Amino acid sequence: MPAETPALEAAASETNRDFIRDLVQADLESRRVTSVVTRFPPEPNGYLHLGHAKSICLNFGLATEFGGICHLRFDDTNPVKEEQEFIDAIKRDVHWLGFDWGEHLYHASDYFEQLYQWAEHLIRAGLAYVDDSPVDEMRAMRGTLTEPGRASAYRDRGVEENLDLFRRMRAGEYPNGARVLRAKIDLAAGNMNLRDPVLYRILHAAHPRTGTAWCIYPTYDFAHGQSDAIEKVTHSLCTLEFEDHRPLYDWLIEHLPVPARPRQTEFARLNLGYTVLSKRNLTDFVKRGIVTGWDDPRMPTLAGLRRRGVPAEAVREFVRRIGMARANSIVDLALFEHAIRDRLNQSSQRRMAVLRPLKLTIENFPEGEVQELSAVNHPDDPAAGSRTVRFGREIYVERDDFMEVPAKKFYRLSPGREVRLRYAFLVTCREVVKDADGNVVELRCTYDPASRGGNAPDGRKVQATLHWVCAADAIPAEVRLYGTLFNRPDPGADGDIFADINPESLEVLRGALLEPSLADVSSGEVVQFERQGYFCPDLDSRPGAPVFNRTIGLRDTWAKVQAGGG
RNA sequence: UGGGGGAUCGUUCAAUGGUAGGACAAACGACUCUGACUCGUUUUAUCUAGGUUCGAAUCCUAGUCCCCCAACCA
Repeated sequence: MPAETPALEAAASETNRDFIRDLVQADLESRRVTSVVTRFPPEPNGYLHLGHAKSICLNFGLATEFGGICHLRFDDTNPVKEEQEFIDAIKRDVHWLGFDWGEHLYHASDYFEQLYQWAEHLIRAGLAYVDDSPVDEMRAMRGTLTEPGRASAYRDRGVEENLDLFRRMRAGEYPNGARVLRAKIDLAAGNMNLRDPVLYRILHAAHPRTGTAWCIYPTYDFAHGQSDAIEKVTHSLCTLEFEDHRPLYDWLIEHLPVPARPRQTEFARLNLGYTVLSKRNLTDFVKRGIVTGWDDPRMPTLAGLRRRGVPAEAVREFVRRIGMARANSIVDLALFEHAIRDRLNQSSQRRMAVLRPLKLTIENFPEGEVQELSAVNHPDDPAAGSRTVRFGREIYVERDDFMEVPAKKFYRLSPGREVRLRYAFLVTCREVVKDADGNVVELRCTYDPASRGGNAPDGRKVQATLHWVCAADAIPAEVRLYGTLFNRPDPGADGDIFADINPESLEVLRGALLEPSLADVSSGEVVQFERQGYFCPDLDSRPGAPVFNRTIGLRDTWAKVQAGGG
C-alpha cells in the first residue's frame, strides 16, 4: 500500500462516489494537488434554490470529505442586479443547509484592483484592446454559429492608446456602453467565447460593497477564474453551460501572472419535475406577485422550503441520492418528496388535527363528561413519551372519513359501521343528520364504553382507525395546503412558463380544528397530523390564531385507489 | 449547416473488457390502533448498425436523437 495523504484518508466511504470525487481522488494521488480547496460562488441577484443546494453540498461536501476547505465567494461583478438583501439571504441559507465557510468569506469585488492590474497586463502584452463599437455593431461583427466574426476598426490600436483609454474608462470619462475592454483571441473561433470576449464594461452604478469606487466592472469570464486563482482554488466546479467557457478560463489563467492554476470541471445542473430552478424565472414570479415572496412555501428556494417545514437534512439526503453526472436530466419530484417524508417520519411527533371537520355526537356518552386518554407522541420512539387528550360527547372527525354510501374498498365510517377513534373508543354510526340542502352536517353515533383505549374486550376488529378532536377543547386554525407551482412536469417546455402555472397550488382551510397541544408547537418544528401529513406553524401565525403549513402529505394509498376508479 | 457535451429500467445514478446493480416510482402480498411506517415478492434498461475480442454498456467505425453557445448576465 502506498502511503496515503491525510486528504485521501479523510475521504469517507459513506458518501456516494461520482466522477468528480474520482477526479479529486486522482489529483490527490498524482500529487497534482496536495489539498483540496473548493468554492461556492453565488451571484447575489436572488435567493438560493434547490439547484444551488446541489452545488453547495458538492463543494462543501467535497472539502469535508477530503479534509480541505470550501470558500463562500460572492460573484458580485454586476452591481445593476445585485443587492445586499440577497447577500444576507444567501449566507443565511447556506448556514441553514448545514455548511460553514468559517473565515473563508470572499467577494470577487475584493479583487477589483488586482483584476484591473491584470487587465492592464493583458493590454501591455498586446492581448487586450479597447473597443468603441456600439453594442449592436459588436454583435453583428461577432458573426454567427457558422460564420466567423470580423475585426472591429479598433482591434489594432496601439498599447499606449489602449492603456490610456482603459484608464480613462476607469476614471469615469465615458458613459455606459461607450467602450469595452476585449481580449484579443480569435474572431474565427468555432467557440463564440473566444471571439474577443468582453473583459470590462462601463457601468455607472453603485455596488453593494464598493459603492461608487468603480464605474467599470469585470465580466464573469474575467473575474471568475482569476478569483479562483487568487484564492488558490484547486477544483472550480460549475454547471454544464459553462463548458464552452473553459477554454477562455484556461486562456486567461495561462496569459496572466496568477498565483495558482485552478481547473474547472462541469457537472449537470439539477432539474426537478413540476418545478422551475431558474433564478430568472423565480425572480419573475416574485416580481409579478405569482408568489408572496422568495420564501413563499411553494417556492423551490431554500428560504421557501425552510418556511414550508422541509428539514435541511432532507435536502442534503436528496442531493446525495440524485448523484452527480454530466448528463442532463429531470429528477422525479417523488424522490425529493420521499427524502422529506423519510426524514420527517423519524423526527416528527404525532398529533391529531381535523382539517375539514364533521361533527360527531356520541348519544350514549354522558352529557358534560370528559375522559382523559393517553396518546403516544411517536410510535417508533418511546422516548418521545405520551400526552393526554380529552374526549367528550361531541367530537369532530374528518369529512373524508365518512361516506353515506361507501365506495368499494372504503372501510372508514358509514351508516351502521363501527370504527375506532384513535387512542379512544370504538364508535358505530347510527344516524346521519342533514341540512335543508341535503348536506351531511352531523353523525349520531354510539360508543362501546368497554373499548376505552381503542380495543374491545371481546377482541373484535374494525377496519379503520380515525383521528378526531374534542369539540370542548379543540382550537381553530388556518391550514395551508400546497401543491406544485406548475401543472406539468416540464414547465415552460412549450415556451411560455406562465401558461403552465398551477392555479390550485395553494388551498387555504380556515375551519380546521387542532388538538390543544398544538398551540405549543414552536416555529421551525414539524409535527405529523396523524393520517394526513406533516405540518409546521407558519410565520403568519398570531397568538390565538395559528396558521399551519402542510410540508407534505403522507402517502395516500386510498386516494390512489379512488383515482384508479375504485 | 461551426464549436462543445450527452445517450443504461418509467425516473435517476452505478458497473471503467469479465454475472447489467441500487434508489425512487409502479404492481402484488404481509403487518398495522396512522389505508402511514416497516417487511417481502415482482415487472421493466445498455440509442441504431457494423467491427475488434474467448468475452463489449465499456474499445473502434458510421449513423440517429437530445442539450449548451451568437449578453457590455452569471
